[in-house]
Amino acid sequence: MNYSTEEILRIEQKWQKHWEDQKVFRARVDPEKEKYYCLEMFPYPSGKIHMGHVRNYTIADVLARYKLMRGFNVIHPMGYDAFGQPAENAAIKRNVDPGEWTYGCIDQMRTELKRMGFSYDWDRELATCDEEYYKWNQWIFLKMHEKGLAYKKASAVNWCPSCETTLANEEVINEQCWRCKTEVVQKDLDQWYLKITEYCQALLEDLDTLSNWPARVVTMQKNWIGKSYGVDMRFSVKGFDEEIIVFTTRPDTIFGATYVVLAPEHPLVSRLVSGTPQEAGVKEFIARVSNVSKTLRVSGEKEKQGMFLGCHAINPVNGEEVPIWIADYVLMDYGTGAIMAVPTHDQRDFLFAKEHDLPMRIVIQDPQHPQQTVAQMQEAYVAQGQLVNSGPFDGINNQEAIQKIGQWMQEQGTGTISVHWRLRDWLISRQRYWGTPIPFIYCDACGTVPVPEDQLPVKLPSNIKITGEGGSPLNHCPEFLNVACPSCGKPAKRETDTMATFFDSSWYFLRYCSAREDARIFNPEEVAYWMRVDQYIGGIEHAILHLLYSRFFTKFFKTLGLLDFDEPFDKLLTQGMVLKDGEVMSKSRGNTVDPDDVIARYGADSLRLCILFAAPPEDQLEWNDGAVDGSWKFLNRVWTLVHTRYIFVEDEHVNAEDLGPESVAMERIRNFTIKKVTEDIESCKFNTAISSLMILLNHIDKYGVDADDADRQVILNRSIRAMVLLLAPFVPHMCEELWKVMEGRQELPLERQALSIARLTWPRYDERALKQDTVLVVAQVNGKLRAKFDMDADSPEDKVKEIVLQDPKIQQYVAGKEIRKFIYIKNKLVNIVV
RNA sequence: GGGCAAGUGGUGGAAUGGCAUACACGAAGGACUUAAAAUCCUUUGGCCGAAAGGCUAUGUGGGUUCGACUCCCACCUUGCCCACCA
Repeated sequence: MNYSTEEILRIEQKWQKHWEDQKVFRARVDPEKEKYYCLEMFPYPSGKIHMGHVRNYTIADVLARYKLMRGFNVIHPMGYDAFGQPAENAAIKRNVDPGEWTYGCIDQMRTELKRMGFSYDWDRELATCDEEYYKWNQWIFLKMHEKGLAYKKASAVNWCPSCETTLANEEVINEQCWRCKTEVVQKDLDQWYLKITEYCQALLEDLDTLSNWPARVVTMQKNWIGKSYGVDMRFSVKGFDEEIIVFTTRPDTIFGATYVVLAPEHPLVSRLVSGTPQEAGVKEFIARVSNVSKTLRVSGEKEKQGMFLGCHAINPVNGEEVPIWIADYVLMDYGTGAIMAVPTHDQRDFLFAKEHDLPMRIVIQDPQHPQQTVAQMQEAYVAQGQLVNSGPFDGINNQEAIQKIGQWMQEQGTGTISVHWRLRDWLISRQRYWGTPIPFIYCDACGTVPVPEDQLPVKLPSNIKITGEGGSPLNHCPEFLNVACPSCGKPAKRETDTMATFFDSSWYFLRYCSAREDARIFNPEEVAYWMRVDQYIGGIEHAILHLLYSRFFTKFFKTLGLLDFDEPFDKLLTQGMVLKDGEVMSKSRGNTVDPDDVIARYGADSLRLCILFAAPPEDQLEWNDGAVDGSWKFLNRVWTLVHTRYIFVEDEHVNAEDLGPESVAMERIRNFTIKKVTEDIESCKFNTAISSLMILLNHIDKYGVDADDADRQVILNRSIRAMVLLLAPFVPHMCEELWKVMEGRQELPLERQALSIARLTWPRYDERALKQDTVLVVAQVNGKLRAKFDMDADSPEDKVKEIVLQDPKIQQYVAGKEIRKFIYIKNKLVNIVV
């Protein structure tokens, strides 16, 4: 009796077909039932699934199938994040149409997903490159424009010279393009932005409601949004009718501000140096700085560069004249683009002041070295202390001074208490073909005109020549480019920018709820029923961008009145990476293992089991080829068990206690396993759930049953049935087959047989059966384990003390010594301190 | 530089204040076999010992506790994320 490869593959295909034909996993709104929305991050359709997908989707599938057996109305959809650069790259390389290439990949991908036996409702499948999908991207964009959330702005943007496109800050990693690793440069362009900053406060505040998210994801988002409280201070410029507003979170140090620094791009700079001897040098400096990409400019390793502008500002609190500089370490797009420099209490200012020989003054005293002088300072003093040299504020604690000076300046009219955010508006324009066209038209007469809703979608033209050169291919496509102005009818030009693909993935979970709806973005009743997502599962790499954008869209839809909740995802699980030989498995490293090869040899069930058993879901997983073999061995044992030892017997009303201690123990282990597996799945500890099923199997194997012992066979059958049901979410194909085998042994008529094991009820356990009559109590002397005792459960302390102290082994250690303490933890442990 | 996570046998891992090393993988030995595969059985942290048993071990060093892999402090290493944010 062997669960052979041929048999595995035949059985897996058979059940996959059955699930599909019978639509076992089709989800329909049912107000009578509690719903469960299980969602995994949809894949980019590269064609082949990799081990990361297998892990992600297997975790989700266990939860979806488990919840189904628990009686929930489960929605478990799948789709494809199908726009993006790889399709264009493929087009360039192989001279194919990106659309054809993508849909080809999707077909392949779907086959691979089906081969894994995932419980998707395929009727809800979608691809973001479907017209029916991206039409609604355009619709959302128009709504955002209506509400003032989509706007165009000329700005210096990160530009990848190789891809010839702009990149969001988030797509620039270590000064390089996140995809092609080319060095990013700065370029001035007219670009579309989404005003995500409008939702800063809500995006920050509502993080506190996400108690079922990993704390670190919440922290990362908090830091990314980056709220800081401070004061906008007004420095007037000597000899000019100008003011410099600086933002600081440290108003307590204002009396130590010995110079002011503007960002090189600050609009005031050119006015201040115009016609002065400094002008030429400053212009040259700015040109030099602006050529350097932003990320390189702010990378801490580089020496801070700057220039004196030749003029002075007035410190508003003491009237002191301080020099005005420009420097590359001050950024135009944070705060006000200008800072007051307090070199004694800010490390960046300290280094810059040392380098350029600028004045310093201590205004916060270190309580440890109260007499320290500027000359003695090796670095800025950034810790707490008492204010000195600070006029009326001398002597007070600097924490207190932050409040007081802010208040005081506000009263004096020299400053305003303010809040600044780190989060920037979201640059959405891409100079690419394979994305959602931004639905706008440029007319010489009417300006920038939105495409009317009834003309959506603005379709992507097909049969486009993609060369990878000369910017967006849409610029070279007259049929697309030339259009009549919707407003005046005169010849006009279409916007050729497409949307960043993060737009597409910011709302797909809503579309799944009514994926075939064509008159509306979604059906509000269905969304009201299915949303929010109960469990979202995906990689940690999306902790900031995708999750933040999805939260933003949800809040925007609520503003539109389309939704009545604030947050899209209740629980979030971020699964760990799959490693091979200690490194992340990736194509570029060439250390991938193809899931297909594993399936061809062992089947999907073994692969699923193996990847769940190898590590807890959040941890990194070190791939080990041998481990699949171990999973298969276990399945093979279960297979053999059912075939050789499941003999149906009628009477189930058998009491284990009448059959002796072995049967009682068998029943206890069965009940305990049900409890343990249930709790472990609920808390996503699949590895220990599986190990307890292995323990159950080991016990079943040892529980002997004679050929004619029908009563013990009843006990055995209970365990075998529990085993198959508990295992079903993990290894669905084999369990379906085994259930059929068991129904066959019972000779159940066809109409009473289960449609699918996934539609059966999850086993229940009996708390009473978990009780043990005797328990193992271990005895320690001075914390060291010395003896073990079998005791009646819940024995009183006196009795335990008597037994333990009489034991010769214990006597060996306590005889003749004073017993100072006797600690008894019921049913567990005794510790004698001598 | 900052933040977060992790560090336990040959390997993946288990135990979240109470028997450290569950469950597997691997390895060794045995049974079955002409033989091999598969399967089954036994052993398997280290050291000492013939055995009984003892000692020792959860990155390092301290601390709290009757008792610490678990809690606290400091440090080391690795990984991930952020990084001139005023």
